[in-house]
Amino acid sequence: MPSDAIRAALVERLRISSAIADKDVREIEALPISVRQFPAETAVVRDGERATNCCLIADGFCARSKTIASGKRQILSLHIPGEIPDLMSLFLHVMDHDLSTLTPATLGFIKHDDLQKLHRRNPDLAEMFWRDTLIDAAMFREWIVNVGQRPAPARLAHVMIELRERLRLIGRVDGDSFEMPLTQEQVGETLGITSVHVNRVIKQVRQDGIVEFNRGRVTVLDERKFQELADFDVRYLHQSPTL
DNA sequence: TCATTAACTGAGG
DNA sequence: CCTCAGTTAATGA
Repeated sequence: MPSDAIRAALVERLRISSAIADKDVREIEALPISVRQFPAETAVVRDGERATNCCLIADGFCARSKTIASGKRQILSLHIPGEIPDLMSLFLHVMDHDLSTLTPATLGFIKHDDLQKLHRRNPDLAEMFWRDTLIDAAMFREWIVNVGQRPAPARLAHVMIELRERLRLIGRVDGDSFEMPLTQEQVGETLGITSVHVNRVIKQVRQDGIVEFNRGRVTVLDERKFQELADFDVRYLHQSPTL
């Protein structure tokens, strides 16, 4: 994938969450980006490492996670094309968590130096990246509530709907279905339950005629029941900059 | 390798 | 007694 297409993915997403001016688009288009391919389940930046680049997802799915002493991994967030999952490393240089691919992925790397300079000469773009980071924090708050308080079926449904609403912004929802290319093991690490239990929960919601999860794809069977189960309020994603 | 299911266990309401 | 969820193990795709 050419790096132009990668920049386009970023611009496209920023355009939706924060009205972006043409001159700012040109600034982003001028950023040097080096592109690399990664296999599935590969660390991009590890906990404790000093980051010198930010990583823009061009294609594929990534996750941020932390691993505890026993070896168990908690997935903290899922990331889709057009996002910069480690934007925080621009100011917090030493990583406090891992960033890994979930699927094979194409990633673009932007030097901290270049992003810093961009921030300094263009406050509008700096504000946009700041806004992005605040939304990231809002998603973490919702994630804590989800994993800490909701019953497992609601937890699953909530993560699914959040992913769907984010995929919708980049035009990757196809009618009543969308990609969620995670194994049941990875879903378990996302929800804080075992993969065996993930399987039971998936079976349950399928039998209840709510949602189907098959080979990395979610298909909604009953939108009303799905929303009700998930207890989902789209507000925390702050998708519309004007409201 | 990943998904599925059963059987058993225990916590907690 | 019921629901939820972890463990273990067997089996299938």
